Amino acid sequence: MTFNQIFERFSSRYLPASLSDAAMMRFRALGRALPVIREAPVSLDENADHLVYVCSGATKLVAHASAGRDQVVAFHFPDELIAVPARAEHSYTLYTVSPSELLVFDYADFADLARGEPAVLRMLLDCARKSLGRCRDKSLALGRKTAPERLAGFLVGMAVRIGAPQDDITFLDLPMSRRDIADSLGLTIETVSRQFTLLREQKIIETVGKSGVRIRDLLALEARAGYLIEAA
Amino acid sequence: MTFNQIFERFSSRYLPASLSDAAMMRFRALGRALPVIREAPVSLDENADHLVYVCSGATKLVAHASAGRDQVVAFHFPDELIAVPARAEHSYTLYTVSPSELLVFDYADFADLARGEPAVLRMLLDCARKSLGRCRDKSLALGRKTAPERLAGFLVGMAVRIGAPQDDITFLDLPMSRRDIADSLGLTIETVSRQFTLLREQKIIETVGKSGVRIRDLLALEARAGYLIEAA
DNA sequence: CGGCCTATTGATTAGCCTCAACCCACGTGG
DNA sequence: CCACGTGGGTTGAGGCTAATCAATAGGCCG
Repeated sequence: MTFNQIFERFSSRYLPASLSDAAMMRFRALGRALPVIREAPVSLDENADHLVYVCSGATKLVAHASAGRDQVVAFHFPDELIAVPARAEHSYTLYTVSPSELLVFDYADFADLARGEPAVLRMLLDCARKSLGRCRDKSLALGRKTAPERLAGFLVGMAVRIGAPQDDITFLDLPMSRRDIADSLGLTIETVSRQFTLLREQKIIETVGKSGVRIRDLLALEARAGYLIEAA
Repeated sequence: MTFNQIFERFSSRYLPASLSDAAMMRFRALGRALPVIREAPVSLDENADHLVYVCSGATKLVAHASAGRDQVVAFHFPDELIAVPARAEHSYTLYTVSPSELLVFDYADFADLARGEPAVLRMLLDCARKSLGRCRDKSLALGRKTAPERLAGFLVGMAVRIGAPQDDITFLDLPMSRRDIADSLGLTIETVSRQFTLLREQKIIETVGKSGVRIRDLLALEARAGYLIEAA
């Protein structure tokens, strides 16, 4: 895919139609296309914040702690926009999880340019707030939920984001490895694997190869996810 | 403190000086002062997002899971601005942790009004991004760090935010209870208490009554917090 | 001074991690 | 074409951290 095609997708999704051609050109000048890569860290300058548009593929944002411990802070799928922070007291790295086409901006430059375009600022704000909401939900899961609840919640979330409904079954093709899932849920790969087995034994899901999951009973998954039940 | 005084503080900190009087009045019209309350939930309409300015006191934003499990998503101290989300798949509640004076806005109304004021939008964006950064750090701690690391990281963070340096010692007056700390760190009160005891035994901190902490060795705390050490 | 709530300390348990073996799909080269 | 190697995933046994259950101590109020 050419840079122009990628930018076109990005702008039609995230830039207002009302934007002048001149302004559009200025945003375009800030973008840099990153080619398809297989499961690799995305090389970004660690001293600056970045804005990354996922055109195709999938990525994970990973936070690093001492002793080689990693925490996947978020996964991203096609047509999503991510803010990647510069190195701070914890350092963060963006990785592709499957072959991907990315569009990268320097965050500060982009935001400065958006100063003259309230609709773009508003879009950045909505984007940050959506990430914040997801991150808060993740904090709740990591701090207070059990392993079965975490995996159930993960699968429900993936079903919403990348699930393919077929009849009353939802099919998932998970692009990330068991290790990625474990690092996202704050568990080990063994625990994740055991939870998959339990869900399989209870006929709630079926697994197809390494990455396929057929969700047979989405309601059962939701019931397991530990969401607060509203008293009627 | 009167509404006018509270709004004045808020506007001098968060609204640009360049704002016209008319615009200022419109923002002011959206605000609602909430009086001093002792350790209580802040009553907000659960169906809308809110923007809350903490003028004095301290608050906690709590996410609720099933079975009465709570996770403190963030603490807030004077002069901070918070986005409180509406009820979603997890519900959130803002609580005061000590007597507080709050200024409350409807988020949608505020953001709509900010449409005409890029500087205000930019401020909201910076605010959301700061919260997101803190939340990501918290996810790392909850997912991958041990109990000693979590408490050390918590104390370092509090030292930065509300610590009073005295000579080479930092004094902390923690407004929140052990339960709040436990709910913030994804631990139990007993574990938090044991970790305080360990830090005391190792002469890294001293505790003064229930809420006072004297940090004698901030470097030792930082070393315990599990931050990624940069290879030179 | 007595009651009450929070914090601390102690003993035991449970859930997840660690370590280890095994399985399976896939790719490679003999 | 099949033996082999490799890397991810699954399964099993035992250990460890933090939770749970229970009791005591300490501030803070009347």
